[in-house]
Amino acid sequence: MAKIGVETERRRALIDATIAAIGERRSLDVTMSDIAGRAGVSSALAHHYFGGKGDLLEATMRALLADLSRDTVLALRRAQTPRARISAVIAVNFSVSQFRQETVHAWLAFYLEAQRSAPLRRLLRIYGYRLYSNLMSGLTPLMPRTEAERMAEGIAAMIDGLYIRRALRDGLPHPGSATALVEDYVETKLRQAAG
Amino acid sequence: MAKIGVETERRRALIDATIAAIGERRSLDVTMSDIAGRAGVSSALAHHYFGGKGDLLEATMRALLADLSRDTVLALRRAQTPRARISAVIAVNFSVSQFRQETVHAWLAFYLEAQRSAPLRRLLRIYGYRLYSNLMSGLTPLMPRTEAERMAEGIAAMIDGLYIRRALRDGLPHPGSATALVEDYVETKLRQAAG
Amino acid sequence: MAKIGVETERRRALIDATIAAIGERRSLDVTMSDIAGRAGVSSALAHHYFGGKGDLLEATMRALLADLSRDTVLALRRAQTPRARISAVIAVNFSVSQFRQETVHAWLAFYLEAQRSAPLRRLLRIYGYRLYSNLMSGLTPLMPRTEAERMAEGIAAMIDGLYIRRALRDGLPHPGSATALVEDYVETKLRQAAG
Amino acid sequence: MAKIGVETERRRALIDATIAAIGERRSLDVTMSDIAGRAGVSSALAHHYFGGKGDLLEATMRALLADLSRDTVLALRRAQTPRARISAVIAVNFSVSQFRQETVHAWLAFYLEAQRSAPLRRLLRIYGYRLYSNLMSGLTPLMPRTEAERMAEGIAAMIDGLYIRRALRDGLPHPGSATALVEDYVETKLRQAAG
DNA sequence: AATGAATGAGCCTTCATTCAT
DNA sequence: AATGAATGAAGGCTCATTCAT
Repeated sequence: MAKIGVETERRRALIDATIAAIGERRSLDVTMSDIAGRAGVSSALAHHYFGGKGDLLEATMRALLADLSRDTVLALRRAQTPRARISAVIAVNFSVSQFRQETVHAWLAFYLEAQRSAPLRRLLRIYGYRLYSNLMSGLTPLMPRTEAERMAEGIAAMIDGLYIRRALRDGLPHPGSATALVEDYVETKLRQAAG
Repeated sequence: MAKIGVETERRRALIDATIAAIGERRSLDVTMSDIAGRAGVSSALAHHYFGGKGDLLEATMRALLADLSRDTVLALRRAQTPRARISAVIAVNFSVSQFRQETVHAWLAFYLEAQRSAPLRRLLRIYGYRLYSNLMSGLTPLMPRTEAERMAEGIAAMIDGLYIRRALRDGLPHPGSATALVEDYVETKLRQAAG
Repeated sequence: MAKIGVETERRRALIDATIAAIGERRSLDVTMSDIAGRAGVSSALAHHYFGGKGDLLEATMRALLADLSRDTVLALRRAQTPRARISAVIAVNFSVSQFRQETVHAWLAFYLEAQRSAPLRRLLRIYGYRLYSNLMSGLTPLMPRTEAERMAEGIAAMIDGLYIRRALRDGLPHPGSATALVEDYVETKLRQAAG
Repeated sequence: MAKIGVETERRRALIDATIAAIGERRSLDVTMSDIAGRAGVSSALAHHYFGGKGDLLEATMRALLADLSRDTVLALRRAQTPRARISAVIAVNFSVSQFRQETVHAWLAFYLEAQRSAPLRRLLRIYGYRLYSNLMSGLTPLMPRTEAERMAEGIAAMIDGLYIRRALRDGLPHPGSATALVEDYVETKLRQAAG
């Protein structure tokens, strides 16, 4: 097994440390020293590898997105029907790895920061677009396009809203109940459309 | 008629300035000097009146909550039926004054900050509870309690989620489409419950 | 006697401290902390009053220029003949207050920095122009314009060169010998022109 | 023919890179990384070869001096009379290779740095002494020693002063006009001495 | 011979906060 | 009541330098 390069290793460690720091501090207002300390390196090294705080944050957001993306692709691959695709997307967003306090806090923090940072905003746009199109790929076979669009928007809003609530009330809602809530919304709407 | 005290006037000016500053900066990361400057006073005076930055932020959040609360009370007073009460609550959250970019940004910023500040967290709890119970007062007459609870949670999540989306995509969704989305959710569920 | 404002006082103290620091360190490579320390204040205050290091340096250069300008005006006022005007300009540049090690070092340091800082460059342009036109006001009555121009340039170059030599060799040349050298140049040229 | 050692090659490349960096940055305030990068090597290698930044700067100054020295020797060799020796020395200082912006900036930067670095100061002393004695070798046959000493000092000051002016005003004075100015000084004085 | 990895020290700058007036 | 003056603490960033490989 080839040993991964030291640089790759350090970059990953720094990104993980960033997520951890944000998760614990519950805000992007973390210091480079804190992050570097968690990664077991000097803050100078963090600058050496990433250039600056902004770049490190961007890389972290990118990593978060990549994780979500990977999980989503895997989940969709296992979905055999349009209906299953919808559930897959929902499930991924509330999966254990995505719905961890730490991750949820990081997402929200990035949501806010994106309002000021163009690069972050761009990244979140990508995320929004993917979520939307993944949902649409499951919805359009089941209902008229207009209806599907509205529903995709509703589902997305619900997911985001549940993230907020998750962040605010420590521990609640559980991944399970969150999933159930969104699934119920989907189910009701589908039955209505079918009826 | 008693002239309102200078102090009251200054406090209000400082709180307004805080909201404005947060709205423009799109984050709680505003300086006392900036806020004081907008209010036309020295930063020392802001400390004199509020004690510290945290206290000023808390007072501001409280003012935001009071505004929402007042609007909600007024709207509910005009609602004649349970169904109308639900719509009233939704409408208030997407009303022109509440769904302004500035206000939305402030809400989200406070959401995040609340994770670290116990006083802010307490205030947001109150907000959450009020939203929930107001919704419940409209829902319980129309469906079983368990169903109502779940729905209240769903509506609340959707509202929060739409706030996020509003903050991210400048201008969208419109108050109108946001309202329609949530109303559609309610309507569908009610019809299902009735059917 | 009106007490001068605290701000004016502090600004002056900081500028003096800057000259002292540059003079001792013999370079513009001085720290804000060092400067502030010499002035007996915190570095934060230096920023408060001047905005940043660049601004403080610019203000200092401006003060240096103002001193030179004031001395020059006074000396010229006492000069009764064109010839005396020339000597006055030379004398001022090698006067005790201008030819102090400290001041000379500062001038040279600013000369170099001006190559990179547009504001400083602008200030030095002013200095150069004044020196030139002051010399010309003494030279043109005594010789053809072309000759006068060349001589003004020669005198100016000699003055600058003597500053360098003064900076390099601690203590030498004395103000006296420097003056004598330039005066000799002037005298020789004048005699030639007359002859 | 022995291939020149890699080390010699690298050292020369680093010194050239240092001059280039100083010339471009117009100050000694260049980083080892910048220099090393220009030379196509790692900054660690620069340390390996020179020990530290100070040593590299010293070596660079030495190289500059060697260039000037070589040019001077060549020019003096072609001078047949004392008068020609004087002109040769002047000409070299304003020759194309010496009066390049880059080189002029480097000289001035080193002038200043020499005030803090003993080794650099020593090097500049050597330069000053050589310039002086070269001038004297041309002047003493033509006038009394005291007169010659003063003139050598005047010429040297003028040359230095013209370097400053060259550095400040991009492009001016031309080598030609600079030479003419100094030559005119010399000529006037010689005629006076002769007369 | 050459380099990437890593760091400690230092600097500029910002900001909430205090205090005398 | 209100402010200007002043600061301590902290953070981001840079850079010369060292060291193992």
